[in-house]
Amino acid sequence: MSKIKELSCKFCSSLSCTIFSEASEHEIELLDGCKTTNRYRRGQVVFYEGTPLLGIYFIRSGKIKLYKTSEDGKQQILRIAVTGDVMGHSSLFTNRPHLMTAEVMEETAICYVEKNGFRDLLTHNADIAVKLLARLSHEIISAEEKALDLAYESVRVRFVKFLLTLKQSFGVYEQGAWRLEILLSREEIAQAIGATVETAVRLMSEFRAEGWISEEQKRVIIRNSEKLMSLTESGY
Amino acid sequence: MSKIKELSCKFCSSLSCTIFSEASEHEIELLDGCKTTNRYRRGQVVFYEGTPLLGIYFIRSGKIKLYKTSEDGKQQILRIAVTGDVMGHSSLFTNRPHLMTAEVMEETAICYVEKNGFRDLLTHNADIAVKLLARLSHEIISAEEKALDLAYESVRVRFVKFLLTLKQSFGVYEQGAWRLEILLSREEIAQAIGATVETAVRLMSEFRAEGWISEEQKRVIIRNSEKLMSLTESGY
DNA sequence: CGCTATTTTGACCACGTTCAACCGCTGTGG
DNA sequence: CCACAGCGGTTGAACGTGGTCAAAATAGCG
Repeated sequence: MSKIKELSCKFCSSLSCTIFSEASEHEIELLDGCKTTNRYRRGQVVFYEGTPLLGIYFIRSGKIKLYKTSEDGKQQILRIAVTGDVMGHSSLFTNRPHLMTAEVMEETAICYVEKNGFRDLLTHNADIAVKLLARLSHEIISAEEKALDLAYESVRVRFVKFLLTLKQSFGVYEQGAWRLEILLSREEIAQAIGATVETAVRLMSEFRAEGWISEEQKRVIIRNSEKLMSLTESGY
Repeated sequence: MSKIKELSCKFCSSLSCTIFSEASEHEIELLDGCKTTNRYRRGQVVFYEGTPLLGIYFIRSGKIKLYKTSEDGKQQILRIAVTGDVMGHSSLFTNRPHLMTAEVMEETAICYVEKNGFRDLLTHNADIAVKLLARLSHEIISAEEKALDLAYESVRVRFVKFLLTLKQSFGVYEQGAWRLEILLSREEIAQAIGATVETAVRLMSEFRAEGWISEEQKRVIIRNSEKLMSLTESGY
């Protein structure tokens, strides 16, 4: 990681999609005082599961996968954080170590705020606290949704749902198809849907053969998203 | 449900284990002004998944199962709420309907606070907001833990882990064994571990035969919790 | 160009589901 | 009073999804 030239949060291009979107001039100044900004490259780890939590991270740009590791070393990707997202907040108020590992997937710029500084900011500004509450709530919703899927849906359906959420976050529409602007290995796909690499490969092959999807320069193209949507309903 | 005699939160026996444990006299008075208390019996539903969220619920006593229902009607028990727990808070800040159903398992007393009243309370008292943030964080932790288990652990291990969390919440030690002070049908066990009734039955039978557990008046007794703990590690 | 990591395919196996039948208990109506 | 339906629990047998293991093809990289 490398430090980059500091810039007031006031001028940050991604301010509008953060929890500080409605913060006052004064609060922004406080934030400027305690933040540092860093750049990371693919493969670098921002923090490891189990290590003590020192502060909170705000993503300015890039893509970061957040995953948990089971006792026997298997990894489960919980979400892929992007611009405007927060990381490390779920442990901030529990005095517990980090509960997942954050690994950079694509050139990323992250702002870091030391935890006490952020806590001060919170206690003086309930609006930010409420914004954070909303973020946490959304995370709970999706975590529980994920649990429900893992319990009752087939791998196939989970795979389809994953493709569709990717479309929502990273989809670019061109020539009647959705190009997913994100680089994923088969292993990462497997870890995201809770399956083995082999089944991820098989699903990709099958869906490619059926013509629902295709691949160009290692990126997935969704060719028939209606079909995919119908697959999530029919169960099979 | 039936309304019960109102009592100031100041004198509530479960105040100490709620998010208001450190609230000021003044805040407690505000709370008194906007809360109503109700009693529910087994089988009654406090709120349904999908219905609009009107307020937030604080449990004074009793046991309530919170579950989500999949499209094809299967239910997944996410947690069992007890004294001091909050319900409905995860949707409070997202303007979304309830994302789960709350069904009473045992005679329960619940305090209800209308959402605007609660929001006001929050914005004027960051301490309460931070307490709530901590609760939400804990919920995220366990939801993600659950997802990891569902993805990579066998039903057997999930079953054992479930027994052990029950022991933590409802266990009473007597005569060298842990009596679980909670009434659960096989179906409820199945819904909690993400399995079918049949497998829940089979696991219960097997564990009974092995002597790890037993049953008395429809309640589970854990006879060998060390053995159970070792089972979670060995994987099988 | 060789070496390693990733992807792909095939064969086999097992865990857990599904389906079906049966038991014991409780409540209900003729 | 007994018959019978209904529900929760229990067990057995068969099936299928998805994991495991092994081996080959391909891509990436010094």
